[in-house]
Amino acid sequence: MQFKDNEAIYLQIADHICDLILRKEFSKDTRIPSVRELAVSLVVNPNTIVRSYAYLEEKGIIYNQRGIGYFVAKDAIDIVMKLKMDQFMSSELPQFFKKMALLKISLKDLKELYHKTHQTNGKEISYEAQ
Amino acid sequence: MQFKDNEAIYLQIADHICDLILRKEFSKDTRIPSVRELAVSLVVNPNTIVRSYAYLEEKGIIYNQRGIGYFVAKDAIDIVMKLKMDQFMSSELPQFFKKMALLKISLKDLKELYHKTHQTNGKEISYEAQ
Amino acid sequence: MQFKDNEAIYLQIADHICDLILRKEFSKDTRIPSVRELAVSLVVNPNTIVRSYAYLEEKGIIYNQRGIGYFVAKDAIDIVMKLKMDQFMSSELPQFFKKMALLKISLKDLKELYHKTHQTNGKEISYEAQ
Amino acid sequence: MQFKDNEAIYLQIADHICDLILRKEFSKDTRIPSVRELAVSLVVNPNTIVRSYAYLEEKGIIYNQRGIGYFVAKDAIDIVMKLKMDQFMSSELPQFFKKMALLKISLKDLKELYHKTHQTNGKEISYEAQ
DNA sequence: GTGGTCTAGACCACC
DNA sequence: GTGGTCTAGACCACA
Repeated sequence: MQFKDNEAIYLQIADHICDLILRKEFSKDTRIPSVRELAVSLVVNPNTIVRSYAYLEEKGIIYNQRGIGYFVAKDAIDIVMKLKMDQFMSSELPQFFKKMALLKISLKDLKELYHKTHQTNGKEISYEAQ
Repeated sequence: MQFKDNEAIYLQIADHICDLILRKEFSKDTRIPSVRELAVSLVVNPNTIVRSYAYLEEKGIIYNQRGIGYFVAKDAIDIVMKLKMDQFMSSELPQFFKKMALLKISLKDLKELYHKTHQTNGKEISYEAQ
Repeated sequence: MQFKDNEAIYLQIADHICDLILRKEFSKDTRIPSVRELAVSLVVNPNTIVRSYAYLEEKGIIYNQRGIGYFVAKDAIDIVMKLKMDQFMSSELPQFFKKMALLKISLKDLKELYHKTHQTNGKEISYEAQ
Repeated sequence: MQFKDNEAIYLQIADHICDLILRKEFSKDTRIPSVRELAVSLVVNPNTIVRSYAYLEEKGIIYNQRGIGYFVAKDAIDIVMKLKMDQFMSSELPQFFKKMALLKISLKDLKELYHKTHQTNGKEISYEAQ
């Protein structure tokens, strides 16, 4: 996994796990990889994983069974969707529209860009169809 | 001026100056406030302004006449637009589309949101018409 | 390390690191000293090192892994060479030729001076043969 | 006159006057422009000219007759030549050779560059023939 | 007056 | 431990 350096790694990892949950690669009550396993496979410091999991647990997306591991909460998908939707509507969308205005990009331009993106780059949105 | 916590103050100041340039409140070859003046008026340390100005100068948006002050470069608007456009096309737009897919927001939904925003919140985009 | 008075310390440090890279004392992906370490060993303020490193990172010569340190970029040598070559061809060389003309130094004179220098002072250019 | 921003303007002006002396456009005991005249014609602050003249006077290149103006010293040419030659031999030449080594530019390369420069850009060295 | 640089020391997020 | 940012205050060259 490649990390962007403008966002905290632990948040990128947490986000990635959310994605896997949304794509149903991790189902409810599934055990997710241990801190050590994931640290090894992602080549990051175990503390970083600890932080990711703590973040996800605090949001109620995963829960911990002591001595056993972390598991996907039963309403994980709903929580993740709600979190993302809230952030999108309250922050990302207005910022995006503001930026469009600044760059004088019309809704029509956006529509074209959208179609262009979804023709050439089918892989990125493949999980939409799953 | 209010500063957000999640972005460096010197970048927020630089960005704000870019906005003023785009809105033509600062024209080319206009002298912008001196480091000390702006530091006082924004209630930040002069060094923070120095950093903002160094950043803008490095991008070619402003230039320095020694002992006199900083001035808006003649092609400042083009540079600012290019910088923002590049960032938008390479990063913000793909991320936005990805998020749309994740949240199952269609282009049609987006269109509705767009129109809703631009009815209720005309002030925010008023400078578009200038 | 001794610093000249007529050039900013942070630039002298940056330049010195470039030299070390060119001489392959720092190879690609090598971790360079931490800000604090180098500040102690060069007896300068850590902020000064921060500036040197920010400068080098901005040029793409080094990159940062958060919480770990700075590393030499994989094409650092090319970038350093390009930067120095550009400056040489566009500025230093013309100035030098102009000065030669002014002092009425011919190409033949220069050749003699060159040979004289490279006999008596072999140490300075020893890394040329490496 | 265009000023480079990497060198103090007063030094650039002083240097320019030295050039004029070397080209014999200012002969010995000629009165050079008054501080005010030159400040107006170069569009700089009069204080800057004062500094240039002070610098030249301190070097013995010009002298002042109170209430009348500044005049070119009788051995101005010798002094200018000596100053420039000293600086060239002790500092610029070694630095230049060092840079050549660093950039792996041979004497042969230099020769070619020299000829190329002196074919295409005859104006710059025109005063050599005067 | 202008900006450029440096020091000293602090706080923060992150690994 | 790492770097990133900010403040406070100082000194300097320059216009």
